[in-house]
This record gives sequence, C-alpha cells and structure tokens, in this order.
Amino acid sequence: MKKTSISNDFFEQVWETVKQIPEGRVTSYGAIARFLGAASSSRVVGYALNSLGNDKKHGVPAHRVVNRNGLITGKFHFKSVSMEELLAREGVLVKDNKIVDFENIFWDPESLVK
DNA sequence: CACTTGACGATAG
DNA sequence: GCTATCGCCAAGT
Repeated sequence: MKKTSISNDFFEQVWETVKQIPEGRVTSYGAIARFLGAASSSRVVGYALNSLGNDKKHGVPAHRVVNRNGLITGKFHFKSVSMEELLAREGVLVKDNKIVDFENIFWDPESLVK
C-alpha cells in the first residue's frame, strides 16, 4: 500500500524525467522542477536524486543533471565514479566540474511534449 | 514540535 | 562578473 506521502510521487516523476534525458544531453534541477510544476522546489528535485541512494542502479542518470550554472554540484555524492567520466563517455565535455557548452547541450524536459 | 541542512534559483548589491 | 541574501520545500536530528 502506498502511503499518503505526496513527495513519493514527486520523486518518482523526477526520476522518470531524468531517465528521459537523451544521451549526450544534460538538464538542470530547476528545469525539471518547473516541468513538474514545482518551479520553486528546485532543491527538492536534487533531494529526490539523493533519495535514490547515490547510485545509478535505479537507472536514473543523475550525472546528467546539473545546476543552473552547468556546474556539477552532486559529484561529491557519487561513490566511485566521477561524473566527468560518465559525462565524457556520453560525449559531454566537463571542465573544472562544469559542463562545456552547457547551453549548447542543455536539454529541456519540455521537449518531450514539444 | 523547532531548528538545521541541502545534488538550487533568482535577485540585489 | 562575483558575492551575499532570501525564498522554497522536504528530511534529518
């Protein structure tokens, strides 16, 4: 049975959205939050990813989600893999914990409906 | 139940 | 352009 936790549903939506991020693309917490209708809850989006268990076994490429500045803030939360490595493997160049050409490879969840 | 912390964002100075 | 502060929401202590 599902509890009356409203956040549980919100978290799930965040994971689903992140899973839809195409390879070689990145997005921001605020973009996802706004897409889900929680524009002011960008922090909760990052919180949702953290609730996953800081691992990707759930299938959510959290390394593709960065802050609005294109800066990788959550790399510290990764276990043994560097986000730069994962991103570089996808074709995304990272310099000094920051996404290169972030605006160029930025992906908006709005593209799903568009 | 109150205070603090946190994978953010926007605005002000 | 960079730094400082507030706002927002949820979870942990």
